[in-house]
Amino acid sequence: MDIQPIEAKSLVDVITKEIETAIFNGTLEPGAKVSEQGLARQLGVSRGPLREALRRLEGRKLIERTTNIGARVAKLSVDDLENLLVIREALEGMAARLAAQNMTEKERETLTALITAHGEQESVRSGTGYLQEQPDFDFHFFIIRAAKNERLEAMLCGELYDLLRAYRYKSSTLDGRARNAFAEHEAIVKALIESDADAAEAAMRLHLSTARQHIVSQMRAERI
Amino acid sequence: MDIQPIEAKSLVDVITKEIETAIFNGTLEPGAKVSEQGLARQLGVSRGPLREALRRLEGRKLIERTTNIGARVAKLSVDDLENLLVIREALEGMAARLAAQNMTEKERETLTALITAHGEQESVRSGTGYLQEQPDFDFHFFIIRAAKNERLEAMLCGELYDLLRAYRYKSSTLDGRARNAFAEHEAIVKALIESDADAAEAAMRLHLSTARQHIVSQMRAERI
DNA sequence: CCAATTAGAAGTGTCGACAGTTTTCTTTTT
DNA sequence: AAAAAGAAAACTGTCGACACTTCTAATTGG
Repeated sequence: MDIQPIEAKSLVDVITKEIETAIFNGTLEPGAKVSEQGLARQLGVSRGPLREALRRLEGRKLIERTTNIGARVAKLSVDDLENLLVIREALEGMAARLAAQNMTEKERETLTALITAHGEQESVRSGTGYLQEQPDFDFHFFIIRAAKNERLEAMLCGELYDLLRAYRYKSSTLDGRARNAFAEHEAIVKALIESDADAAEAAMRLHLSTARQHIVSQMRAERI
Repeated sequence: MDIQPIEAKSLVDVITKEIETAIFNGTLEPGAKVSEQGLARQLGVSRGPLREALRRLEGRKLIERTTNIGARVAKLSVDDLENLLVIREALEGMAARLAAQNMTEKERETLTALITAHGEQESVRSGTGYLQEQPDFDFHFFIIRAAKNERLEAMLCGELYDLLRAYRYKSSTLDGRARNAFAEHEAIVKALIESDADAAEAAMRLHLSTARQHIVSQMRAERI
């Protein structure tokens, strides 16, 4: 395990994390009002650091704030979700392209091992099951990291996935779509191994576009 | 002119804007330390709202902050600029694609008028001149807005352009590349008018990719 | 009984003060 | 004279208090 230098953590950092996770696990629902006094008392801190944490999250668009009125958890409509997923498509498609160009030989090997492991899962082979969430994330994150563009990585793994997580939607790979999703993953890997940038971007886009359509139609059906 | 509802502005909003412009016009250079006490005294405000403004900018990655040490204006290397321009390529390419699909008839007319006006500039026709900055921005912003994806618009017109502006680089369209840049614009418009999404995205990507290469090589040459 | 008005309560905006940490500079030791 | 140790200055982190705005609800007038 890597040894990491100890960093001094300020209260603001702790509070930020606390609010983040509250948003991601649904304790703080989208659109819910966040009372400074209430939350400060609840967390046992004063309003100062709490306000700073809220400001930071405001900059990240997870919190919306109206002067003299207060802070709310960002309201996320299905339309907005769709917009975000389209953005993800563009960015992760580009990530796949860059990965095809910049991947190291070792990374290609690791990726092959990763996809082989997935393929051996019984649930995937039978087609009745689902791709588990963590392996699916691993797959996408791995490619993003292989693109060797730190900004892009920060945007996708940080901001964008944070926002998307706030929606708490069921990933469409968790929904009987596993066999198709796996085939799509295989196509992406094939293009990456062959260093075919165009094909890699196209395959990733197709994969995410399909997932997007499933997610959106499913959510629209749920929330009528 | 549109009538807009008056919004209460808090000190934090004012301070944020103040720091933003200081970064964009170079008063606060990238990497420069920002002293809370100093800036607070200079602006005639207390440290509280100033800290909140810094936190917000931290969330937007314009300010970097280390606990107990202080805040710095984000350091922007040429590599990082290149990374950002690649991201812009992906996003604005997608914007062009969406614009081709979602543009209204009226928008198509406006766009045609816009490009015709550019073409009649003597400086462009002779090829010796340059595309002025504002019209160039107008062109790009117009397409982004026509994509009808608010998130994408916010990202490109807001966050990303903010960050890019912090670099204060000379847009490559300002540098004798006007004739080529104009031809590239024309290709984009043609695809948009014909509702050819693939062509629109490809043309926009090509345009931005060429610009990126010019900008980066120019900056590397300047900063040896 | 309903609508408008107006105190009261609750909440956000801003500030100054104090505690703890980092930096700087002086002093001491080798 | 250079390096290490220690003291002082400067800065950031956190807090509680007060001013002002918004929301609530009781009161008054139609």
